[in-house]
Amino acid sequence: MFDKFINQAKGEVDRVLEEKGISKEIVFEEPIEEFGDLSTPICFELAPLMKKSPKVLAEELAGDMEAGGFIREIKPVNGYVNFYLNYEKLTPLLLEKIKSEKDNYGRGKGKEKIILECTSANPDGPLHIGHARNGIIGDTLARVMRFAGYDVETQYYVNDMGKQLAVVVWGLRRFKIDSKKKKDHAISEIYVKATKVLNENPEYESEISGLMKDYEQGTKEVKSEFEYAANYCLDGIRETLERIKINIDTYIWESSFLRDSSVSKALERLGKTKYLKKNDVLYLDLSEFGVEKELILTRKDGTSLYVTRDIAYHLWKSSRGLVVDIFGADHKLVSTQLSLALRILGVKQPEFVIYEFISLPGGKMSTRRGIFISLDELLDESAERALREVNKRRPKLNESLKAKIAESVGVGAVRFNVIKISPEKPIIFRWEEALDFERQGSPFIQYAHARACRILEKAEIKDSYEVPSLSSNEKKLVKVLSKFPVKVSEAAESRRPHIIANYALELADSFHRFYMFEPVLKSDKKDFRVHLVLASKIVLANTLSLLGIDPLEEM
RNA sequence: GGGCUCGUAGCCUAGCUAGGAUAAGGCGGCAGCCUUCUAAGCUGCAGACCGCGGGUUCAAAUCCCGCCGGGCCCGCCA
Repeated sequence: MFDKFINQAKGEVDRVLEEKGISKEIVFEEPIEEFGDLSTPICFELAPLMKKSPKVLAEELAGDMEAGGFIREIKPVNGYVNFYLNYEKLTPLLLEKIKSEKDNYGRGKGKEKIILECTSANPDGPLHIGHARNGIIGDTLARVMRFAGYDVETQYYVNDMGKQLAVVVWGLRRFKIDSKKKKDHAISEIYVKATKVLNENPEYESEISGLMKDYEQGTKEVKSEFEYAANYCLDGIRETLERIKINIDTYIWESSFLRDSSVSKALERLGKTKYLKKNDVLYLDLSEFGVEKELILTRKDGTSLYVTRDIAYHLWKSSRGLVVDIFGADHKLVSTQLSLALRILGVKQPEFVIYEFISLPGGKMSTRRGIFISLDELLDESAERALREVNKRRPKLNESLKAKIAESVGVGAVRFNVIKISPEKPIIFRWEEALDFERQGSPFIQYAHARACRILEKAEIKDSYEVPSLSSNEKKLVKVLSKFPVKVSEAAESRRPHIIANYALELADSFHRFYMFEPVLKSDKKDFRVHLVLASKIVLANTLSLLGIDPLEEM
């Protein structure tokens, strides 16, 4: 309902300006508390045009405006026009809306189909914390967009045609796999061992390229070896994804685009444009679009390259919906080239969410050299740490409930610590930070939800209640609750899921403060406050589910 | 060498796309709050010339230019 308040304020400014024959885009901001709930600095911009000081102008404009609807009051202060929310009016409507819509509060509908590619880690080892950033951003965005009304399908692109998998296959022929290990970790072990032998004996390199060629041609035995290796690894990866609640709708194998001849069809289509050129190889000349680096599409022997297959994959995706790709920063150039290739073919271009790398204090991670922190380790450590906290705080709880809480808190903390940081920010991973359940982290939000649940357990929810005049803590909470739908569409439209993480903190913060200062059960405003708690619980749960974090009932 | 990106208190982050009022939080530090709905909570104090220099503007953390520092990309690899 906050959006309605904004629209009413906008309408009022528009109306008054129109009377003066002015039409302008109005920008609002949320000021600090003493200046109301919404504010516009429009008069600073108009002042030179109208030849009046902003202060006088603000007074004039505010004088012509009328409060009403969700606007209680309009006040000019130092050139700003400030709007005050009518809490008496908004509060009961909002609480009823949330109570009746429940987990649909804030939901949008009727938006387009989205094909969202994320995670897509090579099947040569377990997911490490860098892949986790990709998957968590992708999964959270998928949840947010789905809630905002998009029809989202998430896809994991399996790179089965890379050299890495060939090395694994080669390694599997030489070394015995450790069947006691988690499958993706066992594959990683083979990969690291094989890489080492190959580095020491360069003469084996030809065997690798031989394997790759055989797989590309689809030689039966080799094909099943590759598929076995990739699936073996993916089994392990899937287990981890399930644990951290990253949902993949479809797994798409890179080789399938070669086998069904989409790759050659894509090359054919590109051949009909003026951009496809040939010397020893086929390549795209994108200099017209400001990309000087030509994009090479085939080897001298005519076989396709990774990008060629990726173009075919994107053509297929584009035919099914709007494409959104979650890519690491190293893919920036490729993503531009890919996008241009699609543009040349007259296909709707994909959108990219680019995130910076997570590195270790000592430098980059490397699956090949076995230098990485796996997501499994991180989740284990996090859950273990959470269990220690539960034991400390709730020693008498039964063990299975303790374990359940610890797992939810541990997974939630990992997801939250990643998603709360804007994707363009590089991260240096440090154990102390990753495992520190900071005050304003996911336990903080889960705890707010748990607190709300415990109050509701003990309270009777009456059908009717009187809305009293609100304290500032209550107002703040009501306002934050009313902003949830605005934040959802903001996060979905800008494809920036970390907006929801920030909102979650703001909401939990408002709730904890309310909890501290406004007793519910022993208050003469009890009936109202119980409803406020109910609404808070619903919105907290909705927010947590967008973040992929369990809304715990107790902890 | 060319291109992209990040730089906000001792440490970590929000705000930057659409420039506006005292730069908002957390960690760490100091001082407090549990016979009252779970203290994974709350309150107070100290701590920032928003990397540096210029420009545009009535107004710049935010836009533009230059510089410095970190990261990434520029394969007939994936």
